[in-house]
Amino acid sequence: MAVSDQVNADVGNGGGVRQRSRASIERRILEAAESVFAEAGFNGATTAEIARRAAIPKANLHYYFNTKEELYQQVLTGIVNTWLHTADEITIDADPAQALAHYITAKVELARERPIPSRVFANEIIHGAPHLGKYLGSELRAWVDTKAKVIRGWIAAGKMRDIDPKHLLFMIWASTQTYADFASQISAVLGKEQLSPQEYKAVARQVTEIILRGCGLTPPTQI
Amino acid sequence: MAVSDQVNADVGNGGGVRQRSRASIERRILEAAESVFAEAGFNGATTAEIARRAAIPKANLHYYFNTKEELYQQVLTGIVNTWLHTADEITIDADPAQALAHYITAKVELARERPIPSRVFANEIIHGAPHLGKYLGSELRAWVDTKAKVIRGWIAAGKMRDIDPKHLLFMIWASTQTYADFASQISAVLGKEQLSPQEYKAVARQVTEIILRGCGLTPPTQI
DNA sequence: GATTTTTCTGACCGAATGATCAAGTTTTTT
DNA sequence: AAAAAACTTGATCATTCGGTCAGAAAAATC
Repeated sequence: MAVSDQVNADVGNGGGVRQRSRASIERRILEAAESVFAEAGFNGATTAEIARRAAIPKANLHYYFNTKEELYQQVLTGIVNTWLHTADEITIDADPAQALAHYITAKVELARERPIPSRVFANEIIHGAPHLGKYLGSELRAWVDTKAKVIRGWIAAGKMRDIDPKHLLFMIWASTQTYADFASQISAVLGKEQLSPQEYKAVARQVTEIILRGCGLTPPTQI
Repeated sequence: MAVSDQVNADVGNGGGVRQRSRASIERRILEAAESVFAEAGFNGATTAEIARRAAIPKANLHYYFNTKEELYQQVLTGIVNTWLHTADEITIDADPAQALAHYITAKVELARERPIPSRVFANEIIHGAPHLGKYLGSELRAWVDTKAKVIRGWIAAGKMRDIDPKHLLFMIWASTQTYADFASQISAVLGKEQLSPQEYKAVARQVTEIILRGCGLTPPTQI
């Protein structure tokens, strides 16, 4: 976006073919980068391979993104923005069982539908988050503080057992994202290439049941 | 071990200074490799950095381990062997609540005491386990089948709720190992360099409580 | 249609990396 | 103490990687 703005700032065509094509090629590059970063990590990923998957010469890739670092940052930013609003239903007025069930279900569905960005993010965290800068300690931390306060409100209102909200969130993250991040292990152990949509639903149901009962809540009736 | 056998096969000194020093230097190299692989992944790790941390010239490292791949394999094998016997208490005759509580507690303690190998393993899995060969689909799969059968026995005996044993194991793995693999995220979100032993105990207690209650079990009284 | 701007690309470069090797030194064996 | 085996190491090599550059091609602007 920033690059696009800068380069096309003086083009007075009001978002014509030029800008559309630039946006589309940048999207193609970012998609290719996403998959390469997921498979090989930042260090293992090569700009040559990203260019190959985007079907452009490497020099052309460096025309759109100056450095590999810049490309990685954009991929990470995209992932993070996607994740920021996944728990909007966790509010003080919501029913805890319903809200948590929805959150867990949504997270499992995300693990099924978009496992690749999840892996890029997980890889970054495992290696100590060297490229995420202060994001974890500022924005994500504030997000968690907000949600934790909501859950503490539920507990104070006697709606659920007294548990540590933040570690509950960590447990939900772990239990759901494991189906994206560690998919290869799960596939191998279960002896199947990939889980069916039905199996993902069963996973969501079981994780929800265990977490909710663990919090002293009654899981909402399944449809 | 294989390298050591081969090189020292004809030395008839019955495990003297020579072999002791070889074992010790190999251990030092493996420890250095473990930390470098954990921080940078297989691709990002450099033999030069491993040699530096082991305080030997790079050429000498290649005397003990021919290739980086061989070094990585030994690190992975070591981790895997460490993990094989962590759930020995999960047997058909055991009390489910006690056995699962012990397993979860042991896993959290392992996450605290040995996070580095956990990260090497996690990194390998995230990238599709390209260096683990058939291990996941054979040995680990058989291990999970065995434990799943035990848990199904518990369920059949009416000792706990009817849940899918394998996905329960995945959930336990995820919820415990997240404290090793994603430590940087947890630290940043909680705003503390690292968790205290007391906090790890609280984590183990809460994860145990949620999982056990989720399985319709009563957590054993804490000491 | 000429000029300017943007996009594209093959060729290339310096740095880093995994691995090798030959020439040493030390230890063990005889 | 001579010979053999094991160990150490600086120097070096081929390859790969991220990134650059000059100039061609295409598109937009005048």
